[in-house]
Amino acid sequence: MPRAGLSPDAVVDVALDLVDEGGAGALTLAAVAGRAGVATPSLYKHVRNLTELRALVSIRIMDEISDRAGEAVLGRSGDDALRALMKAYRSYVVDHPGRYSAMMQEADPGVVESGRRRIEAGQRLVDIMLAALRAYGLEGGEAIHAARSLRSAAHGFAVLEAAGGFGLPEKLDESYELLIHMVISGLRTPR
Amino acid sequence: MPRAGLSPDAVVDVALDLVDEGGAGALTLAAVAGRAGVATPSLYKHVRNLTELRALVSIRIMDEISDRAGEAVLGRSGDDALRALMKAYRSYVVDHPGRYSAMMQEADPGVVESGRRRIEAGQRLVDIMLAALRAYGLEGGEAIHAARSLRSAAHGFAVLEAAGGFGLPEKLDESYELLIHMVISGLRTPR
DNA sequence: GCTGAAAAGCTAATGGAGTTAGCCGACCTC
DNA sequence: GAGGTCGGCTAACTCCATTAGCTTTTCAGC
Repeated sequence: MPRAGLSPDAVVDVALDLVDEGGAGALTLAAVAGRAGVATPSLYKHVRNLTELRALVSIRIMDEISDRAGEAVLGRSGDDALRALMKAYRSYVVDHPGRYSAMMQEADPGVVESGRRRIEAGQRLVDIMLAALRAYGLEGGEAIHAARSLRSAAHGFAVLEAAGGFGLPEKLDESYELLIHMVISGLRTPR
Repeated sequence: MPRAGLSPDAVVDVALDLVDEGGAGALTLAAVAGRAGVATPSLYKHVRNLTELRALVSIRIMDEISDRAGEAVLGRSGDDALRALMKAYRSYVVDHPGRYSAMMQEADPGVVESGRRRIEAGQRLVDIMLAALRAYGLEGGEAIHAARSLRSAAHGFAVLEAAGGFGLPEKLDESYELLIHMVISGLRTPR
């Protein structure tokens, strides 16, 4: 009986495939094991339990989003950077709606633990947002408020789109353009 | 053996209590039955299955949010109405974070059905938003884009807050004020 | 190359959740 | 008061996560 050659990363790879195909609900240990060609209990050699696997999946997804966002922002600043960041964010959801919904469900309050690595992954995205906001010259706390608002806008649209919460799929680009415009003009307009 | 006097509505009442106390993950048929003083299979006399119960819970929650939003908008218009609407929306999440997260998880793509009633509940909130936007004199499609953006902003902030996605709980009010400002100034500023 | 320990797999077994089938008593209507 | 419907129950099944304990592969070091 040759070994399957699994690893924590390989298990997450399989989990991502499942989530791509069937949404967050399709992620079960039994399904992962089946696809990996292994008996279910074998997964416990690589992952502590289902909760940890979900956390690892979320971390991977957040990292992927941060990668896209970071790349989009490179070489840009101001409105241009912000617009590119938000578009990159949404593009991830359009490409991988199942993954985005899987990242959601994990963020259930009550599952507060999940470790440092998870917080780091979120922080990285926040840092990218703060960098994109740098050109606006926000003072201390104002930058935090701006990053939170930016995140809320991008995330809110993403959740609704990933869940099919908008009626017609058409014209979603235009709706998103307005949302981007709101963020930018809100930063440009004094309160 | 006297009857428990259950009904679909009563089952949803119990489900909401569980969700208030333990988040979305606490909603199981076994828990509902236990709290209602009934054996688990008895619930199937009132509800088709767990999926339907989740849908009913989501509908109830959306209705509650719409009630608050509708009341907040009464007698107001323009920026005043928009601000009141967004604040009312967030106040629901602050009061019932568990309920809000329960509404989320149900919106998994793949569970597309859930029936007409669910769509109606969402439409009602959209109508309230459209009414609040009336004073801005938006033409046709523009109103839809505005409502979507408004919804994305409020929903995104709500999700993050309900999931504990923001670091410090302090100053969240200020962050939300900025988000409201973005929405309003985005509507006031020509593109 | 041999040996032995660690890593990675397996089977068996447990417990909890959802769901179905089929039974029976309570309640209401006539 | 009789009969039917409705709401509850128990028993049984499936699927899933998880644990325990065993076996086999792999590989480092002699």
